[in-house]
Amino acid sequence: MHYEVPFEEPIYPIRTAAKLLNISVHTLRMYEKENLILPFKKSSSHRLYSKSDIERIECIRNAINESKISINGIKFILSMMPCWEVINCSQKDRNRCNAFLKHEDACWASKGGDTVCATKECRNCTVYTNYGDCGSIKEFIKKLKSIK
Amino acid sequence: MHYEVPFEEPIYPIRTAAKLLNISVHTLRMYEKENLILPFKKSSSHRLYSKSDIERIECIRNAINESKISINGIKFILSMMPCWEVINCSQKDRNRCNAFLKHEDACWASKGGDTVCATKECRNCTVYTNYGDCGSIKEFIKKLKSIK
DNA sequence: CAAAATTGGTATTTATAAATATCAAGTTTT
DNA sequence: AAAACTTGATATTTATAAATACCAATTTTG
Repeated sequence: MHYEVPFEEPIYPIRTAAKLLNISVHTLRMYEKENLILPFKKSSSHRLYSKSDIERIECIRNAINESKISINGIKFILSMMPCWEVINCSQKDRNRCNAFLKHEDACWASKGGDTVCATKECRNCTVYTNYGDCGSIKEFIKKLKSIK
Repeated sequence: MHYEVPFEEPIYPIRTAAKLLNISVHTLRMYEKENLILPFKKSSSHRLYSKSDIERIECIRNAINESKISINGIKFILSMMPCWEVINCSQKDRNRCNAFLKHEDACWASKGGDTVCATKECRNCTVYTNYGDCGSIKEFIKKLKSIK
């Protein structure tokens, strides 16, 4: 009987992840530096990637190579995600959180130091796990409504 | 006494607009082909640009050159604008309009042929005039609410 | 403890998006 | 009716984003 590794469990070291994705190790680090991904870090600061991470990075590659959206474009798109409506944070928090106020980075890269998110592990947040590809963000926006 | 030319009035031929923006005539046509802009067309199919158009194009240039967002990135961002909430179109219209269903082009480039927008002049629509730069789109999204 | 892998950094290469140049044909203007 | 400008289209150039290669230092693994 086999043990199926959970989708979200970080298991692949960077070299393995790079091989699975057919890209260089450095490219993976670059995506991280650009705040497109948030791999698991062991105490030693070594990275580990889950199957979910691999899938996410495939989306990113597709956006870059097929859709021809630049990395800065992707960052902007990620920054448009209304994370505040997902976690339903307070008005006070919104007004001191760059994820709400700016449009340069995804929330996990620009959250305020004094909000409900401050102590959260973004890697496990639904905003990060569910809205990593550009298409899903528009789908979320479609469910929002104007207030009359 | 001077007559002040209205902000939205198309007055500059393409060569003048290019000079004002310090770019080539061809670049202006390219932006149009990519559906980033919608200049006024005379009966002869000659283009005319308003001051508002010039300002809009300056925003585009800034996104490309300063923010390093690719044209395809800008197109995607424009496609995220919830135009359906601005004009408050019917559910029926939404479900046959690419502006709602897809995420490749701005609404004025992908509207359905059988919707309330079909006969509208997009150049005069508030969606086009008010949400031409990427930042204003996030501002609009911030005013939307989840429905419980 | 030795071999293998990862770390962060810089320097270089490559691929291609964005812009320019050039063209004949058509339009506008005076 | 001639001069100036626009049209769309293709072919070319340029600028640079994205990816690769290489490095010494550190960490992990068996």
